[in-house]
Amino acid sequence: MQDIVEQIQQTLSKAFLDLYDTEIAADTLKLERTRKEYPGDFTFVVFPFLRTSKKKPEETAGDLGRFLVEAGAIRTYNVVKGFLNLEVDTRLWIEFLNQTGMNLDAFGKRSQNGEKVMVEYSSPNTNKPLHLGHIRNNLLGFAVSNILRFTGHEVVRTNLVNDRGIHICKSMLAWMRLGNGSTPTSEGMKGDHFVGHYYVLFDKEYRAELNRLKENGMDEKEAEAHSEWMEGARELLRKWEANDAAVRALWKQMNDWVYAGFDSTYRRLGVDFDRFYYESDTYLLGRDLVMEGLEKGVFFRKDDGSVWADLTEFGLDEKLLLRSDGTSVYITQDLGTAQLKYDDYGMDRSVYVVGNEQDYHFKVLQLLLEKLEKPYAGGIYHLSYGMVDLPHGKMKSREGTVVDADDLMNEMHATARARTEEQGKTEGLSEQELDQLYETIGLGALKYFLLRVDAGKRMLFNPEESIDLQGNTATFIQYTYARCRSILRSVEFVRSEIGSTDPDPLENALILHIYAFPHKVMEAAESLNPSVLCNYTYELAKLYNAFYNQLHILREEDPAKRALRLNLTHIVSELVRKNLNLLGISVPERM
RNA sequence: GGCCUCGUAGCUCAAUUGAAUAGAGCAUCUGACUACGGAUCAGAAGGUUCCAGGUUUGAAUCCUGGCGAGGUCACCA
Repeated sequence: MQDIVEQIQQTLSKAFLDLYDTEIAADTLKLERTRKEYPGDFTFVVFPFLRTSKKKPEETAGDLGRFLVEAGAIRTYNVVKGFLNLEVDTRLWIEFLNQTGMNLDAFGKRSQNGEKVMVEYSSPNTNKPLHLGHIRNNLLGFAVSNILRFTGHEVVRTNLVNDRGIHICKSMLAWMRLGNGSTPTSEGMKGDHFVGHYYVLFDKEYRAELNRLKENGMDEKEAEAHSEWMEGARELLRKWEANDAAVRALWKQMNDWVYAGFDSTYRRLGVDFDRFYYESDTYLLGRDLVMEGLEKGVFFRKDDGSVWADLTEFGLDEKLLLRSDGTSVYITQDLGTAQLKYDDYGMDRSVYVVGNEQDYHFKVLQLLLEKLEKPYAGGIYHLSYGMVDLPHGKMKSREGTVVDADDLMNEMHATARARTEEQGKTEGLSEQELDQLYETIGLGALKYFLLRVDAGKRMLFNPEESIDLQGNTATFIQYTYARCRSILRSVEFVRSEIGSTDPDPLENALILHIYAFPHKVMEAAESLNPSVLCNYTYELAKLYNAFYNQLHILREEDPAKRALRLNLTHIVSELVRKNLNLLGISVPERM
């Protein structure tokens, strides 16, 4: 069966040739969904083609509409100003549903296209637990990876763990001085929270020390320079770099505690990775690339020995690549890591899921790789997402406004529990099943809340109000799924062909929305934007609910209508499940 | 200050490859359960799309200027 829209486009193209003697490629003739206040399935806007037709909008639309009907591409049409509204023969829709239902798993899915994409996300520091911002990052990276796989890309999901540096040394020092040999086990704490606790203690001690020094007459800078706590941390970093056995052992111990904590958070969030990179392995990389750039003459050395790139031709500044003492800076190791990843996987594209505060950094990274004429430079893509703001601005650890990831998941679980108990519809579920259900609903709501907003935009989270379970939420969509399943279970649904019947307008709207799915999931993949899929799925659930409330399914006596409605129920439920799964959200059979 | 984002209903968000009367949800108000699941549905009310110009048959969308918010411009990562 030929695609319905393509068929119309090709006939339109022929119409332009026959009527106006003009060749226009079929796939450039855009068809939109007809607005609901007018009759029609698709709308062709003729305004851009008045120069070719040399006629008034209404006449042009009439010409084209007549041609389409005579060619048998549509059933009927109507013209409103320059808008040509087309109605498709309902037999085609029934045929579409029968074909879609026959192979639902493959609906919208693309076969392997040979493109390999790396998606790096999460990339945490190992000195403190994950917070709300990390959750947005993780969900985006995971969902984007799923969507890319579904649309035919080979995907490698990576996590570049920042496991070394001055921040980890701060936690280490505080633990050495104040820990008394305690461990996560002895304190009954999750490892990442345990280590984060010492990071906070360091900061407290450091600030207290600065205040003492300032009271003794030093200014801010002097005090910082004389801080014994900070010097202790720097000393640990030097020893770490010199491979001091004791320091390395403590460092490994603290990181392992953190990893155990991260692991359980990742597992609960449901995200996963194919490959971990660690900065302790990669932080020395990149210097070779800088040397290479010097030889090629695309970078330059200043009198003090430091190495720079001149990016003023791109409207940016000069960028430091190696310090005067020859050591690396952040961007240097990112250059090296980019090369390492490419050597390891040879991917066509490399997507970095990183907050928009690093827009400048990634612009520079790509320019530098282009200057070095690296073949992978063009494939570097910064998937920049907006910060999650609180009502009074950013999360600030010093002000204690950081929304902890684990706490938030617990709260969502509790909210889901309270709401479910209010509903009182869970007879016969075991304690374990109930717990699973609260997790499905609570985390679903959290994930959908974070994914439904366009990734590039900043968004607001109000900790005072718990995340909604009504309206445009995962709960609403999950409820629609559970309801569909309840119907299908009750008749022990087995798919059968739908016979000839005229869909009701509510059914028609639902069919058209189902039909749009392959296009929508491609849009989500191309724009690397899961919110497209959220909005699509919400709309799908809404259309189904409207249909459900108005029309009988099981009580319908006309066999063709009943088959149509049962098939719609089946297709919607599977599509909902598939989409939520792509977004990392699970669905309950009952709720 | 330079550069980059963003500004849509009281609130949170859609629509940004230019198209018909700018759409949802929350909150507010009014209706619908002798049941295929009311975590739902139907309806009401709510808009100078920050402001001023410009391009266009047509602008929330593109251009210019202003106002407001955020980010960034380290020999930090």
